[in-house]
Amino acid sequence: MARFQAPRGTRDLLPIEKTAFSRLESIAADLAERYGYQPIETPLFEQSEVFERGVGGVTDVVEKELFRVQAGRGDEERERWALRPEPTAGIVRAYLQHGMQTWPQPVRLATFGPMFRYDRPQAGRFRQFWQFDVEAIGDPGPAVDAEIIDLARRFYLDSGLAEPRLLLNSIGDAACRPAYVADLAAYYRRHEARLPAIERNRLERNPLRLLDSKEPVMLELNAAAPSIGERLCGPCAEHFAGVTAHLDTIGIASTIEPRLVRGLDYYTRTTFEFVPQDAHGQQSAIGGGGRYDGLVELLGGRPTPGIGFGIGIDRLILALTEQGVVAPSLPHPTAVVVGADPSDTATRLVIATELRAAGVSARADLAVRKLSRQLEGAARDGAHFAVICGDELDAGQVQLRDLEAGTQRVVARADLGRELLRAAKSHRHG
RNA sequence: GUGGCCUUAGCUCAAUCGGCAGAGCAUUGGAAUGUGGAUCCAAAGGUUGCGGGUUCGAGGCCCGCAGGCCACCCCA
Repeated sequence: MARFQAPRGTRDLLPIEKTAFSRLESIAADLAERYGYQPIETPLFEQSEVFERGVGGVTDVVEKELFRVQAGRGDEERERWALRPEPTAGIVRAYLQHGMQTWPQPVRLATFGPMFRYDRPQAGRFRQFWQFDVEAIGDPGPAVDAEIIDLARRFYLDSGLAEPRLLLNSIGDAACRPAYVADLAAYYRRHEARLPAIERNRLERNPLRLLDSKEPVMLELNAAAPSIGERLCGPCAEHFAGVTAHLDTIGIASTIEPRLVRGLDYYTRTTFEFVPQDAHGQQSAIGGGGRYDGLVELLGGRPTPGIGFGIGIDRLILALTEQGVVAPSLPHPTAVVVGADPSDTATRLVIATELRAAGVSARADLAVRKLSRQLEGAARDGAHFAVICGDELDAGQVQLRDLEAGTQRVVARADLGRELLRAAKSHRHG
């Protein structure tokens, strides 16, 4: 056992895993650009208040899971910082700080990076996890909700995932949700004697969460509980109808899930979540989001609507693995430069440098070991070619060996770069 | 934060009732001094997660801690 280990809930992305991550990051960047979402990157930490106000002070994410940062000597810093548990609050902070209200609305932004929550780790749940995140700030209409959902779905499909299930709900707004929550709480209080202890606690903190309970007694109670769908105010109901209509128009199927309650305070109206078709286990949500029409105001701006989603990259990779989507292979050099004289590492280095200058992906075998070992290393590295340096170099030539075909020929050192570029190109196309 | 199961070499796992810590794969070297993923031989690799206890003797039993997994909680 190594003396030092990655902190609990974090992990090292080894080359094969980092390659899979990079592939998804690249797909995300392409997709954002194709949809007209501009890249942005905000700090990994913010003043704690950004999250306390934005995400909500009584949420678990802020109350229990915030990674608070201790910096400097403590006494000289009046500000308190925290690692970001989610990307939206920081992006909205940037929106206000840089006056994006004066940009054409909505402002469409996309980012990709790590988030931090001090949670108890589990499969699919980490203290540092990655999200691909997209936000559209400044458009109140239901069409942009559909656009965002379409973008999210497209990302899953482009990554190779089978069509995921879309769970959709509306949780109302400041006009209708408080009354609904009060009715809901009153309903449960009438049955308080039957509530398990944990549910009584939830009743005080967040009555909406009772709808999502896994307690057997609750299934019966929930069936008779008032439903948000029939309590939406006129504008919210109209908005939700607009979202489903737009989704229908662009051919995206969804499941209305009245119990879909999200854990961050800033959500209003539309909330949604994606789950893999073959989902099992509790950490099954591979992404979710919703509308946050009150968030900009919470952070000190004029009332401004917004909507966004975050996709959990770690969980998406788990889902892809379960579905048998092949992981991308490690990158490998086109050529490895080996030599007949084990100790002559300098010649190998020079030839490899020439090849790189010519644009060829090449590495030299720099170990002092005999030729057969060098060739073995080249083959195991997945290189297509080995460049063998020997006595032929006196005549300005090397052996160019095709490791896949098992053939080789003599090539002039001066032509080597061109030859390899041409061969690598035809190999890719063939 | 709560409960359950687990932790032996880089990886996957053995080790009878408490009695000399092992194998396969991977790594390195040799067989083979200028020709590769095969084969054979060998080497190297360990505070058995950490700390304490019981015992003549602990990888195996007891206690604590850490980490992983599972469920809860929460969420991506």
